[in-house]
Amino acid sequence: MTKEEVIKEFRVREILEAARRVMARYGMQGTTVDRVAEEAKVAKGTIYLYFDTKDELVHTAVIEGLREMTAEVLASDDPSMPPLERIRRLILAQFRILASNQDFLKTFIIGNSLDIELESETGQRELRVYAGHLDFVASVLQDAIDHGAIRPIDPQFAAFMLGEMLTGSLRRRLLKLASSPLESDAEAVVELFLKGIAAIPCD
Amino acid sequence: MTKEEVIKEFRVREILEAARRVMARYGMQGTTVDRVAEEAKVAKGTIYLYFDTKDELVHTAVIEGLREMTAEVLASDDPSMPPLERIRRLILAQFRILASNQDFLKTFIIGNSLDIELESETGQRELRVYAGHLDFVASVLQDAIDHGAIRPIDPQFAAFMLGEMLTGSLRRRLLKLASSPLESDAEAVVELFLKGIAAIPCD
DNA sequence: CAGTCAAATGAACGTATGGTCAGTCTAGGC
DNA sequence: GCCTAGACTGACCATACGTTCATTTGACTG
Repeated sequence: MTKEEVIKEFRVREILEAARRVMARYGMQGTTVDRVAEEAKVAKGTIYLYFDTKDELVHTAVIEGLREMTAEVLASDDPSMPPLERIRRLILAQFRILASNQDFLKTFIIGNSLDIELESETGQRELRVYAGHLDFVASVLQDAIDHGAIRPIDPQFAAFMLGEMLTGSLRRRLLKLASSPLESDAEAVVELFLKGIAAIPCD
Repeated sequence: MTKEEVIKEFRVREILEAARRVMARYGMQGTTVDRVAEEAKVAKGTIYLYFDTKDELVHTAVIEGLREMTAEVLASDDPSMPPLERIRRLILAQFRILASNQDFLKTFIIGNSLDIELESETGQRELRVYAGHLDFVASVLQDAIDHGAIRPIDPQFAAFMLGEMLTGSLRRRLLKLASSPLESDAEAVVELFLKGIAAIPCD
């Protein structure tokens, strides 16, 4: 890699990190190119040397953040675990990682981002990253189904619902509708996802 | 009610309905006062005779929409049903009502709205309407717990999660990640919420 | 029919913000 | 020590959008 490429990559990373910090602080609406430039300690024009439009900048920042998080979930997986325990750990890991990125994801979780315009190229890219993550979770669920550890449910559907429950429980905190400690929320999601609200315990 | 008040109420309703149509078509971001005025077939200035700011207009439109929907859910409830069947119908009703307001809620469901600024007065009002709805759902769940029909779970938590699952399954459709018919989605949510993914059927 | 007045209008204004570009700075080659 | 390429800057531009207000409209009154 040439020196120019190193510098370029450094700048890009620097700007993207600044963008994520601004998004965390001001939300999607309040994220302006001026603010990102100030946060990154570069001139506004500099940003346009590395990104064509604000849209590209913002979506790239989101995508990178998503990618890091999904990679972290993937890394925490241990396929040698018993299926149910594997699922439990998967849920807890997702919860932990989402919670620790709460600042950045606030805008995302509370609802303001993901204004995915399905038509736009950048929107499609965002969606594809998330879909990839869902595929992984679904594959873990499918594995559990194959082992008879859980009932035969559509794994893609269940994976998506699990994601909604996870972001939902964080959203609930952000809306100040919950005050329970984080850990108990995570366990509650595990419980609900695994056993539902049915009366008869299914252990 | 005086004639002036009738006219005023008519105008307000007209403008709010136009606002909801615009929100459905262009999303929260793309909803401008100009567009609402055009849709309502009034001049831009007229809108400011009935609403102080754009923010008030938009949030009022959302709140009214929410209120209508929650009222509809409430009306469909039949407390004399057996608890489990009551919950099942509650879920199906919510799903049906959400789905039929999909256009208006698209922006909401897909994530772009609810940029609830917890500090703002209007944001608080929006949240309170939703919280009221959650209270109702939670009370139905509490009733089921009292009858021993479901296990003793935090009803507020479960109610919120159920809401997330419902909007989530619609979001999944909007993101084109699902192609199954609407009804089967609704039943799948009922299944998952009631029984989780556990292997042993808990009927 | 003239007068009155509130409702409605839409041109105009201020501001915020995405995007541009002529000019400055600096590292590296000669 | 000068020169050049290109990274960087930030003042500037264009536009979109929320908000205002002087003017017009039209329904009602006497």
